[in-house]
Amino acid sequence: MCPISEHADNCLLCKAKRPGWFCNLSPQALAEYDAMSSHVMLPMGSILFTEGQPARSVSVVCEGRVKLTRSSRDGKTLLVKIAKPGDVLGLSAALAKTPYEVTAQAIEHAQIKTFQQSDFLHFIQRHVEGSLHAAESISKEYRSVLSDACRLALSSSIAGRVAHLLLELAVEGGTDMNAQPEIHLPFTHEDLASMLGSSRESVTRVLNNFRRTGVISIKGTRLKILRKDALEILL
Amino acid sequence: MCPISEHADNCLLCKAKRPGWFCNLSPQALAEYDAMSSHVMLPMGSILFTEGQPARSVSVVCEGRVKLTRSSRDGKTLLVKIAKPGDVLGLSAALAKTPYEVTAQAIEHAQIKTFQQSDFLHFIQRHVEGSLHAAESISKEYRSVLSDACRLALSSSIAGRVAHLLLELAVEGGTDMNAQPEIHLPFTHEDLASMLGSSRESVTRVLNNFRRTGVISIKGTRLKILRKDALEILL
DNA sequence: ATGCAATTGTGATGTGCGTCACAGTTGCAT
DNA sequence: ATGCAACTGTGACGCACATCACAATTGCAT
Repeated sequence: MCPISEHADNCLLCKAKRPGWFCNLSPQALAEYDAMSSHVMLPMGSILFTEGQPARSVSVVCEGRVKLTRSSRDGKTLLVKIAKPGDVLGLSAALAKTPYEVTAQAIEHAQIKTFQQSDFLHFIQRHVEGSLHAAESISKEYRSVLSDACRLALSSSIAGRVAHLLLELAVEGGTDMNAQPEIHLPFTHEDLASMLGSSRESVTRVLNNFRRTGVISIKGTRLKILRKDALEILL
Repeated sequence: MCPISEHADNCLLCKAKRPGWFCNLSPQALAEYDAMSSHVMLPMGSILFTEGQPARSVSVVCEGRVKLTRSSRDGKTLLVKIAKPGDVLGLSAALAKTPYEVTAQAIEHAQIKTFQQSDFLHFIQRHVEGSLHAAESISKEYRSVLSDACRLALSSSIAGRVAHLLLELAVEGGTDMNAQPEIHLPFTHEDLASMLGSSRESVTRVLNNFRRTGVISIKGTRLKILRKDALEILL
């Protein structure tokens, strides 16, 4: 049973540990919501949608991670976000009634719950709670992308951008920022470079520099920030 | 009289030529909306709010332009957007219930319509049309900032970024893209540099280069794109 | 006109980092 | 074990651009 409202325990949103998304609806709205959704499996590597495509669906990630990217003509790619369970895909396209603005690719075996865009829009037109959730969601996306833009524009040095990103990931990760936060970094240097608008080699060098100077430590996919202050002065 | 719904002609939103924002509401909702708003004059240069401040209001620009910026510790500034009549300020802060994420400063004598944040939130909780409008608005902001981020991350050369920005401004300006679009450019090179994460001198050089090679022409604040193709290959 | 501030133009200089090239490493599949 | 692919590490090199310094132009106030 979902801890928030009283619907059955087959709600993948609740299993997804981020029940905020349309789970605390009135039972009646919830029933409607469940009825119009369909459940889709995405094998690893499969592409859910591509930037520029007309948007026809809205989806919620239930399991696995989905990479959102945007590419330029000459093959460079910006990694916009790694969507995790509870994140919504295709929302801004639906609300602004425009084509998808990013490409979504499952980087793990993933499960999603999807809605026909028209059904979704119709739903939020009839349930304020729904449209408020939607508005709140993209607000957060907006802020996150704005931070990205600032990182790209304002930290001139690559070291600064890496520092900024690490601190942001640490806050987001929710570990205690006053101690030495530990981050789960499921990214290759290539990925990081793609988030930072930089090159793989530069990221490698900066990270090693940080490690050698005792600012961070890395064990496999766990990264620990040893000297937060050192990162902060680089911003 | 507002051409869209039947409220009195003192609606500054309608005068603001962007009546989409909460003007096509039911007459009853509209009355409520008008009642809770207050009208504020902003002298040129005055600051409406500052990044990091707790957000207490939502405003709609009626006249004049408002500069939205975000700064880094060392004094660099990213120009996020120039808000024009019809644009909304403080919306994402209200919806995400977070502090203001940018600083808003009137760069001309401006008039705005403002709401207490709590009033505004209460209003959209009771009127779906309102929350849908809100959702649509930040969706557009989101897409715009995403484009900015891409420009910053993907176009390695400054020339590429300038080209990208000019084309974007041209599309936004709504002139015929098949001919030679003319853009109103009310920005100093300093402003442009601040949007592009670059330096004033570089912008000057690129712009002059474009001019000398017959790609653009500039007369005062009007810029005409003579060879769109030349700009496009720089992306 | 005349002065002053803001904006724009342009050279010279140094450097950060993108790019290329290749060498280690890791980890997964069989 | 063994091979292969993906990832990481590191040197060398060159150039685009930030920075500095100052000159020229514009525009606005009086």
